Amino acid sequence: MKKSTKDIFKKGSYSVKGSLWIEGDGTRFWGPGPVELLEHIESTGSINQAAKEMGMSYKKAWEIVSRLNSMSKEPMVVTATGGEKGGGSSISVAAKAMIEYHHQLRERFLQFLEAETSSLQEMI
Amino acid sequence: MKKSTKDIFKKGSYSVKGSLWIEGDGTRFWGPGPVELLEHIESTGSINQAAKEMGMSYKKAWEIVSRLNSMSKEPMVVTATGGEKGGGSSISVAAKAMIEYHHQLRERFLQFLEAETSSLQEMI
DNA sequence: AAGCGTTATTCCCGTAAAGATATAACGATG
DNA sequence: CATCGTTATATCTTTACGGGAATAACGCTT
Repeated sequence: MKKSTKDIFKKGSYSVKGSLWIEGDGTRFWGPGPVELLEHIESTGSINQAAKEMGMSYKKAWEIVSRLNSMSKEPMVVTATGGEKGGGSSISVAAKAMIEYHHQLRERFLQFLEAETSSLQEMI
Repeated sequence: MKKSTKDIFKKGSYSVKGSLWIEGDGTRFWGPGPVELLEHIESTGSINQAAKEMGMSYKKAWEIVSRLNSMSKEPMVVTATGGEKGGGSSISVAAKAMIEYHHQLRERFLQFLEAETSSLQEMI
């Protein structure tokens, strides 16, 4: 009798997981992290506050924004220094479109993972 | 007019990428790395040589093997110390079944990524 | 009994990634 | 023109991870 996954796992608590991103020039640049950051920037109007809400250092947040802007045709985040409230940031229309696209992509990916997980569960 | 991905990317050299693994008890344990390692162990009969062929340290290879064995119902790699050639390792029938399953899973995942990439290309 | 190549395990070190800190520039407001 | 909170950037520290060396055990061969 041929071995199957039935004979392999200890319990039934296994699942297929994964991560997804968009790559350009060999480097990741769109992924769950950036998307979430952009959404926080949109709601707070500030890279600084967005970073704080996510428990992320400002430096890292800024690096993400910088990479996002430099790898896109038009800026995803438009920033302003000085001014009434000391400055601030907002996300572009293109960024909103990208967020929307990424959510849909992620949804399809989650369906893929769930389907694979349940077919794995059947085998166990 | 609503913005689309057409307006976002610099060039057309973007692609959807990702990684996939099987998780148990919250920790990854099956993935491309372990699979490749097992295949090398199978062909060389030695954890040591397998690690060398993959440019990986013996320590890391051993850690992978150890985690693989401890998280599975039955051992994936059966090892022997001492003996004619100083010892050696071979992979179990269950390991072969798991390799086969993982290859198929990976194939389906690659198809998913390619489909998403080409539909992304259409938008750019 | 000595030699061999492997498994098994521990310990130290170098590097790379991330975090924390510091500081300058900015521009509206009062 | 001083104040304020933010962006922008450099620098230093800390942490995490993997590599490499070192060592022991093992069991067949000679």
